[in-house]
Amino acid sequence: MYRLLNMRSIPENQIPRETVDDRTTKARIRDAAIASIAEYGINGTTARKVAGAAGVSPGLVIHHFGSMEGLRSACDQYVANAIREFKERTMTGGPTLDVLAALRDAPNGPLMGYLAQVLADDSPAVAKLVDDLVDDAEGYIQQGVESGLLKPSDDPRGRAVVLTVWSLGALALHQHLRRLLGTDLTDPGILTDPAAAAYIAPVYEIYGEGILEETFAARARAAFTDNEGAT
Amino acid sequence: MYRLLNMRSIPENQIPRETVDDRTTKARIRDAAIASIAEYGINGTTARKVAGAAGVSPGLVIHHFGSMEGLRSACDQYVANAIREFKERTMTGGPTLDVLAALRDAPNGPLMGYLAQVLADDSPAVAKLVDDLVDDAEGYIQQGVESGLLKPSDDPRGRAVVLTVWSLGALALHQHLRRLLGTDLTDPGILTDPAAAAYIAPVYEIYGEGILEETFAARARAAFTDNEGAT
DNA sequence: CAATAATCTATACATATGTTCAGCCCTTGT
DNA sequence: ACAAGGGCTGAACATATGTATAGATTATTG
Repeated sequence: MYRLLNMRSIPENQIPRETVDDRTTKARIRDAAIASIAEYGINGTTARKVAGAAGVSPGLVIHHFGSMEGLRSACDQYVANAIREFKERTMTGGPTLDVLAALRDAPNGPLMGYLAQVLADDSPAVAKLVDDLVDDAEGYIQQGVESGLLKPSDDPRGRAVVLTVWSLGALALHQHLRRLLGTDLTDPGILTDPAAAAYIAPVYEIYGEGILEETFAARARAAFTDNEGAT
Repeated sequence: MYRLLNMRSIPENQIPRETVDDRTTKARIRDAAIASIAEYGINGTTARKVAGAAGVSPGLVIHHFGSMEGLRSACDQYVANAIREFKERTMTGGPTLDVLAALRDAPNGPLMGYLAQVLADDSPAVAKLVDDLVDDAEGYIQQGVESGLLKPSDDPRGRAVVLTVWSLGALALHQHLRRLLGTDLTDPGILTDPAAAAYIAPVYEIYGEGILEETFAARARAAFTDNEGAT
């Protein structure tokens, strides 16, 4: 019934690199798992649900990925690679400030939803991805500083970490943002969504001006460098 | 063995308000559940594990809370109330900018860890708590503006939402922050931890100065108000 | 075309988990 | 002291889930 075409001409078990042809049954199972995790979360995603969504038997997902943990790992790595490739492809034209600005118009369906779900409980692949995103952000921010767009920082690395974690944290808490502002960061077509302004406008206001008045900022900085806890 | 004292003189089933005496077996089960969720997550917390940690039988947790979902709901409400009470108690002395600054020195053990775990998958109680935290932040920020500490905003509500979600998102992604900066936001004694500066210093730098150079900020604002998508 | 190997299904098994239930024990009120 | 009622236990039940296995099916290869 669901056996339309079976490109077994490619013995994919012997292919070391993924991301070449990819639309075998194994890939369909992985895509179904990614979509399920993006929609129902990791714990709402069972072997039988994935099998049903992919139109295969439950045993086949184990046959292909060894275990559910293997499937999870494969999804993590696939999504991480997809995000990296997308960034490489779009980041060529000028630096952007945060991660979401780079991934916002990703047409890759549930990628953002998947990332939002797995950011909370860290797998090794997700940790690696976050580390890479921070590294990339640090590079792009440095470019921005050198080209006069961004202010220099006393702690470039720390600032890159904070900005990246803020962006990813907002993605992880997208349900709250959607409830509070009407902006859904996991929406693939968020670039053309006017509701995104409710989130982006305050973000750029903070990025542009900060929130502290100069006198208070100087005082807070002095209090911070000298001592702490002085009310 | 674990039945040291049993204050059954208080028929707690008929007491509408919790947070009065509280250290009955039911309270111990709830606390064990909160600690377990804070450490192992929601899905790593089973009825038997909670029962074992509380020193009771698995059936008793169901007897007291009806179901595991009831236990989860009770934990959500208890933590939300504890956070609200702690804020009320400490917020009297001057406004603070973000949520974490208010909750940072909460001595209530695994409260922050619990919040970090449940922020991702929203329950009604958590959604209500986040809404309240945003409302509080909006009020405190307004006080800060009126007293000259904080800059005014074109969108006070939106700015409060963004700042709150950023703070909570950083809490939800605390493992990444700990890996990247060595700062553990769920650590109860974070106020005295010098490693916290690795996170707080960049935060206050951004809060104080922003990150955009004035010329670029003005240009971005103009491009944003006029149009969008222009590179 | 036959052999072979891989894909895939259907079923079964083991385990974990939520939940229920019959009954014991202990405290409390009379 | 005695009855009573609820806290509490231990075991059992139903279900869901991950995983293994035997066999059927299908495509590829010599």
